[in-house]
Amino acid sequence: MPVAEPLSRERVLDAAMGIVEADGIAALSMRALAAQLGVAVTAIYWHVGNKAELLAALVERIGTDVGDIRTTGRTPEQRVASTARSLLQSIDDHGALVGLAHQHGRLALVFAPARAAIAEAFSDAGLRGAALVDATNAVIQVVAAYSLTESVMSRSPVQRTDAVRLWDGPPPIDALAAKRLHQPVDTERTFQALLQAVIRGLLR
Amino acid sequence: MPVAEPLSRERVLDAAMGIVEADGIAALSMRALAAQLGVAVTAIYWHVGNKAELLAALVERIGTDVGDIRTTGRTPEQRVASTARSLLQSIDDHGALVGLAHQHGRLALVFAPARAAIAEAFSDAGLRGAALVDATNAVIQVVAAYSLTESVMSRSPVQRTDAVRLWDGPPPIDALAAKRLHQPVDTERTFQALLQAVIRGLLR
DNA sequence: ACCTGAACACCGTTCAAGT
DNA sequence: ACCTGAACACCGTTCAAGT
Repeated sequence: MPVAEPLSRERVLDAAMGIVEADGIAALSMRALAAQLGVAVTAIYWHVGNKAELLAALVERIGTDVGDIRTTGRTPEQRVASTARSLLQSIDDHGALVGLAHQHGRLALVFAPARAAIAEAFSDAGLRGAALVDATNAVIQVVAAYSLTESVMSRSPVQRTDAVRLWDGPPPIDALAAKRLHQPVDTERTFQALLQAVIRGLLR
Repeated sequence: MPVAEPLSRERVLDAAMGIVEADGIAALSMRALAAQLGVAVTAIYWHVGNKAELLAALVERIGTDVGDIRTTGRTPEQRVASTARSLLQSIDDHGALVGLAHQHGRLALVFAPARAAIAEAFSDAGLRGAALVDATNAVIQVVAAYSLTESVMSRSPVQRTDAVRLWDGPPPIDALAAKRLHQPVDTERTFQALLQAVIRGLLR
């Protein structure tokens, strides 16, 4: 039988990452972590300080895991859109970890590779200086919007999709639009529409 | 001296709302709530069931509080932009409560009044049907992006604004843009740029 | 240097008991 | 119908004690 591997900061973080990915952040308690590692709860404190430091260390690990992005397409427009979609997919695949990064104000870490790729694409499209920066940050903001509302929301325990009444009397807009506005938002469609509008608007 | 008012669901929710607004969601424990009300912890359970139901009830209250929006401006473009900014201000003023609504998947409740106002403005601009719905949802998505990244983020305990390296070698974009991209994002500026780009892109 | 066990001050929740 | 107090199973964290 194998000799028991000694406890280390690496092993603690690996186990913590495993619990978060498997059962969510709520399942990550110091006691559960200790049980997983077959060790006394207090042993963990020697390696990672306390729970806040443990979470912070986990967040710093996320960048490399989640930031793995693919950029495709011939035109700059296509490359911006494909990068945004790739980032969104990656965020979706690592929901709990991204939520953790969000809570620690470290979303920039997750978005960095995509930011670089999008800046390059906009540069290819002829944007320079402040206009390039604004365009890049705007697209990232759009992806953040979608990932933080839709994907994070759909992972939350409670799910409420019933619509909210928008007008008391007859809607002051056309009937078809009014009907659709009262149905649940098709977030995927909205994301596509928003992304296209932003890219169009940013490239004049 | 006044006779002690009997405990009621209303009084429990009022006290809970007070704690959340004063000290944040983390400060809202059943025991703290009981202490605030001068009552045994278990008395609360008779009126609100449990903590999950209490939070859900709080979220349903938020709509009316946060959704109070002002729309100004002559042109439809101005009215869309002013509504978005007014919503953003309101979200900023009720950070903890909006965070609560977010966790319960009930952001739609908070956004409803602004959604109606924006739909009217876009309708005035000539949009109809699916295009009107897409435009309305897209603008709401933008406000959600900004409020959930910037305002909610800036309220989180940990604050990290140091930049993340985007390229290992020389940046493949112009020097000014590269320098700016490595500085902390001016989220207010990005919000304005994004909002303008979206409105432009959506109105052809 | 690394790990354990007891202890402390917190949680949310249940339940029998009171009025 | 409404409220209390004791109790249970959880938390994160500290600290003296072991090797």
